[in-house]
Amino acid sequence: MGIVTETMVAADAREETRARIEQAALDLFTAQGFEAVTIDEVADAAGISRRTFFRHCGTKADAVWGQFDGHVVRLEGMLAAAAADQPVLASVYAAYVEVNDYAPADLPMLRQRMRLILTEPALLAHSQVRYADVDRVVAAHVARRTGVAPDALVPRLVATSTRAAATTAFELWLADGRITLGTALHQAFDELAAGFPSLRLPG
Amino acid sequence: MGIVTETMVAADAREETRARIEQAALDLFTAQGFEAVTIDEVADAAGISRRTFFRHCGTKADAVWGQFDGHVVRLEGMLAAAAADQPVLASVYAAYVEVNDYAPADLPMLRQRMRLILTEPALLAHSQVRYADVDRVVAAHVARRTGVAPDALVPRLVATSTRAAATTAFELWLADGRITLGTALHQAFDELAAGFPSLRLPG
DNA sequence: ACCGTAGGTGACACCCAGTGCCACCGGCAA
DNA sequence: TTGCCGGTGGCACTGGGTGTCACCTACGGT
Repeated sequence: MGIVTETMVAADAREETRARIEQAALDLFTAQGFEAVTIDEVADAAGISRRTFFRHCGTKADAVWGQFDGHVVRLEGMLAAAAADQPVLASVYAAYVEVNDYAPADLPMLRQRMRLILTEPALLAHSQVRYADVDRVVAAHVARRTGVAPDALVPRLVATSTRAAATTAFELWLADGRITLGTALHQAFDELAAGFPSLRLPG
Repeated sequence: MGIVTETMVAADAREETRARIEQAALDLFTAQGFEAVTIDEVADAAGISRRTFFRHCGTKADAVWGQFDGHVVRLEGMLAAAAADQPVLASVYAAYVEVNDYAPADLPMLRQRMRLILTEPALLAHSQVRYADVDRVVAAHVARRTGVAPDALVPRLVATSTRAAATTAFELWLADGRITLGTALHQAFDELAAGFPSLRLPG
């Protein structure tokens, strides 16, 4: 029991330190640009050494991405818990909406993160690596539900295109201050799931 | 006239040097892995200096990506030349198929490139930056044809999801030695354009 | 034939991200 | 007190990428 408590405390302290570093990094990156800020400057701002920065954040990009792993795990859990009678596409849809249902207090920092990720080339590049994890999880879910291999066309395609829809929704939300993230996700998924109905309207 | 000829010759020689460097890089990366090979080794293999490598290829990743800019330009041209009475999605579909219609002689090198790009994390990351250019071109086309802003939902979504379909087709083609790249593209696009009909078959 | 120029090249110095290693310091248990 | 252990900082090193300078070569003009 004592061990558990101590472990939790240590983990919390570690989280807190990491959060402090990330906040310092986000502020500096936002103010001066991702490439223009060196790790030394971030470390100085966070009151730690350069070496400690890397121990906590791994890479410069990870300082912006933060605990994205947790998102993937949560998404995986939601997909696993999806009702079996729900259409596959609907379950992916719902999981994406739910995993991106942020508390209002978290939205400003999310905006800050996403603006950097979608603006800075180095971070945009890094996103592909993160997305690959998401795609694997979604493709595995689709494969399980449809009884085909995870690396077959449909599971892969559903994974990549739904994720494309989600990122598009993020871009829209970021560019347009009025639209809700949930609304943007719904619009994008509805459009995708129906085969782009709004393109057929004029013709 | 003389100037034009000289310029062309110089450009050709430059292309040739670049092609030689790229081939040396591809071979080394394929044999030993992207990260395990240093620029010095590539430069040595190509018979040039480290500095000259960067002058010709820009970055390590660009040595693998090669003349991708040309692809984007060609895609843009095809979209611009698409028949006005053709459905928008069909024009994007056709352009993607056409721009990826490689000569049989080019297929081995394409396989080599794509295997690296889809396998090596650093190259996968870089792909997002290249894809962004493609997406911009496609989104602009869709926006022009539908009369909405290029950064609106539908143009962006069409761009990202069709590109997702194309990359999925590439993955399939790479993993399965029997399927044609064109066939894979057709399958992916048909599935996407119809709103994933094969998911609806069982239900 | 001579000279000036421009482009390609190589060598060098530098910046910065990322890693391995070691030494230190704090707390905690025996 | 002693020994251990996790976090930390310092240091050195690798490797990608860039700026700068000197050189050399090929070409055009005189």
